[in-house]
Amino acid sequence: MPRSQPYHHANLRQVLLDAAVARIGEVGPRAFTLREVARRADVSHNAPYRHFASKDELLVSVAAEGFDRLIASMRKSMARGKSPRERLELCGCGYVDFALRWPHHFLVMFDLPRPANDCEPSHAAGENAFAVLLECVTAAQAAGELPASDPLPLAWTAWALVHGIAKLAIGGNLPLSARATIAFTRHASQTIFRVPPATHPAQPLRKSSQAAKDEKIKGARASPRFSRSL
Amino acid sequence: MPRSQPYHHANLRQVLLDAAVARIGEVGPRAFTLREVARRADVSHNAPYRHFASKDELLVSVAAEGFDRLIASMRKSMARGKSPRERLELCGCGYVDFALRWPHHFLVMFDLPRPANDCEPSHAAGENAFAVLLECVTAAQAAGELPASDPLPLAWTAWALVHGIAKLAIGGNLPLSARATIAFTRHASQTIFRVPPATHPAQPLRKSSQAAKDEKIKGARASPRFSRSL
DNA sequence: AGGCTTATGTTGTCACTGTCAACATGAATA
DNA sequence: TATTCATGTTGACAGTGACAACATAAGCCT
Repeated sequence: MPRSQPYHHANLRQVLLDAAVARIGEVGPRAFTLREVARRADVSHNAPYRHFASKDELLVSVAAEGFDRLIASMRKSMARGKSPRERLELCGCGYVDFALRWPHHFLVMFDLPRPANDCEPSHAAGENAFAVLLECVTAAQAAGELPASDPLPLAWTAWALVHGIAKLAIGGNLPLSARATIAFTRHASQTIFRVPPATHPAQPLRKSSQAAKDEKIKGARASPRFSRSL
Repeated sequence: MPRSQPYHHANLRQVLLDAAVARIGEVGPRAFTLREVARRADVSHNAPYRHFASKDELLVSVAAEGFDRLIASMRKSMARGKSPRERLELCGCGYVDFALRWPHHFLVMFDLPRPANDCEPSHAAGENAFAVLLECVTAAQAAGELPASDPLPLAWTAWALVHGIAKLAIGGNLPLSARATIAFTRHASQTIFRVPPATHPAQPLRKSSQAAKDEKIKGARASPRFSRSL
C-alpha cells in the first residue's frame, strides 16, 4: 500500500498520523476526533478512511508510533549508563520519562483499542520494546550483576514496577514532581534488583554506591507467547 | 441531595449507577453510552442529567464505587493472612484479583476522567484504598517484619508493582493466566519486600519460607498531599 | 384544604460524530 | 489514448451528549 508519495496530497497517511498524535497530545484520546484530524490535514472528513479502516485502526497506528518513540526514549536514556546494571536501570527511567512527557500517547498505547484479534495484534512494536528490556536484563546477567536465573520473571517484575510508577504518576496518584518521580524510579529499581528473586539462589551482587538519587529499572511491552516459567 | 427514596422512580440514581457499572463491565467505557444506561433504567434520555451533571460525572461516581469494591477485595484477601507481612502480600493479591475480574471498571477508576479540579477530586475513595495499604505496611514495620523507615516509599513501590502487574496483565502483555498472574504477584512481592530500600539501613527480616507460590504485595490508591520524602 | 416551591422526569432540538454509499479525479498502465 | 484503480469529495444516516422548555408530583407553609 505505501506507494511512494504521488497522488493528490502527497502521502496523506503520515500527515494524518502526525495530526492525530498531536491532537491526542493536546486533548487526549477521549476528546480526540477523526473529523478534527481531517480538518487539520485540510482534507474532507472521510479522506482518512482511504488510509485507515476506522478510528480505532488509526489509534492502533498511533500506538505503534508511540512504541517506536518509547524505544527511542529508553535507548537514549540507556546510553548514559556505564555498566549493564546501570543501563538496565536507566532504561526504566527512560520508560517513565516518556510516559510523563506523553501521558495521552502512553494511554493510547496500553489502554485503548483492544484490537479484536486476540493474541499479538499490534504488538509488533511492543515486542520490540520488551526486547530492549530483556536485552538489558540478560546483559546484566551475563556481566554477573544479576542472578543468572530465568530472565523473564525478572524482566516482568521490572516492567511492572516502572509501568506502575508511570501510570500512577500520570494519574496524579503519587505526590511527586516529574523529577522526583524519576528519582523514585531509580530508588525503587535499586530495591528490586538488589536481591535475586526468591526462587533462585543469589549470585554476586554489586552495591552500586550509596543511596541518594540515580537508579533505574527498565521498561518494555509485548504479549508474545513466551514459554511461561511460573 | 440523597433524600430518602420518594418520587417517581424511587432512587433512580442508584439504579443508573448499577446499570452503568454493569454496562461498562460488558462493553467497556469507550462503547459505554449515557442513553443506553437510561434505556436500561426505563427512563428517558436526559433523566440521568437530574442526577449527574454530565457523562463524565457519572463515570466519576462509577469509579468511586469501584474503589469501594477494590477495598473490599483487598480486605477479603488479607483476612487469610496470619502475619502482618503475609497480610500485606495478600492485600496486593486482592488488588490484582479485582483488576483481573473487572478490567473495565479498573480502567475507569484509574485512567478515565481527569476530573478537572486538580488536586484530590474524587480521590476520597482512592485515599481510603491507599490507607489500607499504608496500614499493612506500618503494621508489618511494627512487627519488625519490614524495616522501620519512612513507610511511604515502601508503600509506593509496592503499589506501583501491583498496579503495573494488574495493568499489564489486563492488557494481555504478560503471557500468564489469571492464576499464574496472582502467583507471580506473590513472587514479585517477595522479591521487593525481602530487602530494605537502599536509603534506609536494614532491620531484622524474616525469610517467610522457601519459594513456590504464595506471596503478595499490596495495593491501593490516592493522591493525598503527603509530606514527600524523595 | 389549598397554593406555592422545587425536585424529578419528559419531549424536542441542536451540533457533532463515525461510518457508509455514490461520485469525482488524477496517476499509472496497457 | 483508453482503462483501471488508488485516492479524495459530497451527501446522507443513525446515534450521541448536552441544552431548553415543559410536565408532574412531592413536600412545605400557611
